[in-house]
Amino acid sequence: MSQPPRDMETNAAERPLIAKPVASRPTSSSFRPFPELLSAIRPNTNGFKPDVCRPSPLVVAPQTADTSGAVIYGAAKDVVRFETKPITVYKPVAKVVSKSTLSLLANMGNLCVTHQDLPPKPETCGRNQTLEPTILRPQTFGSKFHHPNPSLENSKQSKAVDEAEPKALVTSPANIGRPSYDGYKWRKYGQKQAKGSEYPKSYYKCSHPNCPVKKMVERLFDGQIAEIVYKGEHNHPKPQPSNRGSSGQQHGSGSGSAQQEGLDECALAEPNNRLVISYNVGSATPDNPCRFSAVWEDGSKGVEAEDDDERRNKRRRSENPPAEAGDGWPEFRAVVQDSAEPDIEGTWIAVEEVRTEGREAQQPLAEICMLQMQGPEALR
DNA sequence: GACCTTTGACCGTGG
DNA sequence: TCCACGGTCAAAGGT
Ligand SMILES: [Zn+2]
Repeated sequence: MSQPPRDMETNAAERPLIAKPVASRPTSSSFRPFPELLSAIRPNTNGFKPDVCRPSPLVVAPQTADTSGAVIYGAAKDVVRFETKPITVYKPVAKVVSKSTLSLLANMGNLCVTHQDLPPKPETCGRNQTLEPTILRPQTFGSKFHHPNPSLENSKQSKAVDEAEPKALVTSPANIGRPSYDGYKWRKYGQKQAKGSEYPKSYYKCSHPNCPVKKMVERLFDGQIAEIVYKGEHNHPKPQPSNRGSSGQQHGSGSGSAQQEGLDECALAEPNNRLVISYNVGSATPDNPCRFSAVWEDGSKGVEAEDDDERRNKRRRSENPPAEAGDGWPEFRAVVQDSAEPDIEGTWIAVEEVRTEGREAQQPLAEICMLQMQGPEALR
């Protein structure tokens, strides 16, 4: 039989997207304030991985949101007229906790955690430190893992990132061994060990007949999803989960209302509780303002942020007052910040743990960062 | 039997 | 042209 064209890149529907539908805990060493994330990518947009950032103009536009937590580029039809290939960068940071958070978590129960001693906290990540695409890369875990191949250990990629190694890794058991919970059915069609990376990369196709959507999933050794790249748009509605809890549909089970409202949702698993984070950063429109909320699944605390002017284009920082204390779960607050770069539009939301006992400045408990930027050509 | 994952081989692309 | 690499195919086996 004649095979379909192997290269589906010509499919106009395919638009690369990096997304990560799980909440994350940035480390002190890996955490980079939003302006630094911007500055890191700003001078070298060509430095992105070629498979996710082609040298084509990107669009700064609202996007549709898969209600699962993976932001799907799709119906920016109102705005997308001047571009060829829109790319959305949704930057994850791996699931890592600071040492202080680690001890906190350790006190809470049987969290699956490994850790090493923390290095002195870097002052900041200098903008000329490295132009490695930290925006796109998952973090590596340095000497925690022994590279079977010494040459791999010396590879540029690992060396560049090992310097700022996180030291603790939190496993989210709900994510292990699953492609991700985005509501669609996927069939795995390949796996590769990416050169210079410890992470295996898995390739999935949407199982729906004639649906061209693919996704590439990079995992960490412990099975956590480090990065997801979606290609294409589904030409069918999301299949209804047959029954609850059976096969990967437990994502976002904390609140069905968020998905009904068209919010993306992800959760940060803790022992005996989950921090459910809902947001529509990537899909906000003037009619649907940027919203964000994070609540513990047991309802103990919550924090919300809403931006009623999606067209804001200059730096804005807003902090919500910390949630009430008293039930043993960390208090947190939301910090929202926008890009001030003219050709990079982005929103960064961090959930910061509120420390009250004079501890050092906390790192975000979780962060969500969406960057949309003009492509290299547009920058000239 | 349907559908999935695994895995080695194959192919296209780019340096 | 050669080679490394990423992405895909497809057979085999598992659930
Ligand atoms: Zn599909």
